[in-house]
Amino acid sequence: MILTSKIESFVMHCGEMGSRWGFNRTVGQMYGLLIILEEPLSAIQISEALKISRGNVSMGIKELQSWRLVQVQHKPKDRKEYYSPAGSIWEMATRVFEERRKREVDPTLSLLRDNLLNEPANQQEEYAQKQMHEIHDLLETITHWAGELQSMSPDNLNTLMKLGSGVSKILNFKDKLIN
Amino acid sequence: MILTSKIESFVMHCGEMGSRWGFNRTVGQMYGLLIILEEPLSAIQISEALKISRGNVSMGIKELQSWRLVQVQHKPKDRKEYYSPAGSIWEMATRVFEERRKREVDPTLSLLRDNLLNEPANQQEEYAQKQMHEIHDLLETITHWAGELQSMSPDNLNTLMKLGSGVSKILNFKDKLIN
DNA sequence: TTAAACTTTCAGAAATTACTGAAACTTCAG
DNA sequence: CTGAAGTTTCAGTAATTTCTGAAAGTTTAA
Repeated sequence: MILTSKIESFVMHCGEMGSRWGFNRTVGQMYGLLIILEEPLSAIQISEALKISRGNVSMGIKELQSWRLVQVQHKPKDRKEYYSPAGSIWEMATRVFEERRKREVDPTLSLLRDNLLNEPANQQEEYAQKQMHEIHDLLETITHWAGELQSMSPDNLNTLMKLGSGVSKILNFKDKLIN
Repeated sequence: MILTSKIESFVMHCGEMGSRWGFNRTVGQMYGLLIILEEPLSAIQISEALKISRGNVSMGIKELQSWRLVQVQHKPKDRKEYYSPAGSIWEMATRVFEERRKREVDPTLSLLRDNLLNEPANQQEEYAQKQMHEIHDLLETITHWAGELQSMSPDNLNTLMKLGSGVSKILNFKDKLIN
């Protein structure tokens, strides 16, 4: 598994971005590799292509599976497992979104809900509750919207966008219609 | 600056989530503290409330400023700087979004654009380009959409949402109108 | 000017996170 | 069964990130 320089640069970039996208360098590289190469790869091929240990590949695959980003395949007469990306590019994006929402937003929403249950005990807590309430509502709105967007196909999304108007114009438009 | 347990739990939570939101634990705590308390705090107050070093506060503030999330104030007869969150909760959210886009998406877009400039040299690179192209277009669409949403006020967003229809319905609606 | 009051910087220490490689485990063909 | 071909686990090490505290820098009142 030798990488051409163009492909290598993509894979290394995925590594550098990895931590920003929510996983670590080698997991990022592994995912980049699987996306960019057409054929599924075995663990040993991954470890050789990226020059990382076999154990690390195993942990990385586990991580990618927890994000529902890779799938396992088998070849006839071959006991090895072969890995390839799960789903289309759009599905990948929605999965990363969804998983990140679970990790970055959901715990906060739940904490806020808990805290909003009991009454503020003093002036300071009253303000605190007000803020928490606002954050809570905003996160719920965003979560809801993200769900809406994810349920659309990228084609629909593009169509809507290319109407050239922007969401706000559509909103105004709808408002007028109602009045 | 003594924190009630409710406020403390919020602040500590912000710390734990900090790294997932793009900064580190103490920066998360600092920001949580500034959001949840009504009055602006001085660096020394922050360092005492969170039990972290003065130097760490200074670096954290710098970090928060690079995200455009805090603002500095002065009190009469007092040379200290007092810090408070910059803008409304909604503005905070859009800033975090925007900054993260800059860090997480823009570099990738630029790499993809570069790679897409030169022709694929073989079968393998052809597939690679196809994939890169798809990722590129998707990221552009998402970026564009994020911009649209950010340009809306949360009120508008809520209104739109509460029409109970969802984006896809609006799309259909507009489609019908056009035909 | 001076010096007090404050802020920033940064080298090194501490804490956290990621990686390796060897051992344990699993599966399956013969 | 047995052992070859594979996968997973995890203790220890390496790499990275974060934090401290002391020193250097800045600002301003007198």
